[in-house]
Amino acid sequence: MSRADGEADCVCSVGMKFTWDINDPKLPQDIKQFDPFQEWTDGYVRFIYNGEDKNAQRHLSGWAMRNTNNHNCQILKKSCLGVVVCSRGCTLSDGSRLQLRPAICDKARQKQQKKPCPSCNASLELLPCRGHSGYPVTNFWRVDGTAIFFQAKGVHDHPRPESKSETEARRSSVKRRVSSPFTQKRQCLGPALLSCVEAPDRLSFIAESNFPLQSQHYPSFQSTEPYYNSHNALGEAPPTLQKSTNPRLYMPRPGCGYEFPGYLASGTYSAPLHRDPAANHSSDLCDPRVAPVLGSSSSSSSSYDPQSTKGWRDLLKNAAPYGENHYYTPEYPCRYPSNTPGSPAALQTIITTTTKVSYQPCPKPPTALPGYQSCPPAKPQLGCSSLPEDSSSSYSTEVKVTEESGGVIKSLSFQPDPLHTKTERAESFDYRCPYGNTFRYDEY
DNA sequence: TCATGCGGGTGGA
DNA sequence: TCCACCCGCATGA
Repeated sequence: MSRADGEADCVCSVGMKFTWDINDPKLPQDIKQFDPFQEWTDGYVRFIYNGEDKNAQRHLSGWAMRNTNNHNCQILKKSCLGVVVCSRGCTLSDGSRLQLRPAICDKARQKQQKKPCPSCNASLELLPCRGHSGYPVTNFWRVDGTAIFFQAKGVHDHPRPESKSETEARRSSVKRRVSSPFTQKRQCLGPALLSCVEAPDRLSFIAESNFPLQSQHYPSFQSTEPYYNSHNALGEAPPTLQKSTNPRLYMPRPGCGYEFPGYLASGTYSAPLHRDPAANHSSDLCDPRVAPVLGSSSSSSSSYDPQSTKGWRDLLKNAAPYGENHYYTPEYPCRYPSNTPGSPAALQTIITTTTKVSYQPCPKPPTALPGYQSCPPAKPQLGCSSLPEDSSSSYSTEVKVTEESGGVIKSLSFQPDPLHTKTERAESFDYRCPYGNTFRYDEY
């Protein structure tokens, strides 16, 4: 946290130090240093993980990512499913919300959505991810040599769901409770706890501060990589808790990436993160801080239809001198749910890159590689051991489920992001254009 | 039961 | 050709 002052040209990850794309026929080989595993990647980021990293081998993500067939056996592609929320957006007494992790399995997800909101019995709604030019955020995994290359494209425009580890922990907790003789006497432990609900196994209990206030935490970068902490560098305190009456308007904070010069420039992302649809956001949506690259992009971005690929490509071509096929856009997703009246769904501000790199249809990866098919079973390394040193900056809601005997049998900390409670942001990045040239963002 | 990965296939751009 | 997405299947926890 305290580093990076004056390190304006730093990059935030090992993966960002190199100029590569997941589709490159040849990936960087001389990897001497690996990135620590990032559970909550967000933005157009790249990481290079150690091939022995169990989490990387399992292609773990905090987001609910499902496998997407890209007809490339070398590159595993996953797309984000979004988050399941209450269709009413009900708010609990403490302002917390339900943000369930969508089931990865299609059938399970359909089943999941048929369940009522455990809080208000309203229907559940899947808030799809459209953070990548109107499409779900995609993650790419590729094993090459001893490294596992990770590339993410898109910025999640929805709250974080319950993490996989939390889901698993809760499930095991529920199982234990179900098998417990005290199952019938669950206790409600405080106003925010929803243990007295019908479907506790599907309950994600996330404080309101969860999404907007989450911030990526890259503890290892502090010691291994130059890394810029925009907040600290600017002497800013972490974003304060913001209350909102609508849980479904989110201006997500980008991850450690090079995709948000606007955010990078602003030094903080706290202001536009969580919005009330009733309010007039036009100015915020077109906030020049979000789109400094294009300068007067407000009009462009505000009229931009994220579904119109041609539109944003043209926009980018005009705006970004980065190459024929390298698009750089201030478009950034601030999604209005479809059922929000008058929702300007098209108002997005995304900075996205599209690389057009041809790659040869690959033969099967050599068996020597830590291949995708043979991931050794391992317990997810949740990184909980590396909790932020400043616990005061994390907003957590601890849920303790107790047996009647009074013994705590399970303590689930629905901490939005135990690893990422501090805001850190790369102030510099480089990215390889499809044609081999590189541009950098050093000044943000 | 569900997560995960693979692969065939379709449709749009 | 690329991409998103659907589907079924297999495997393992």
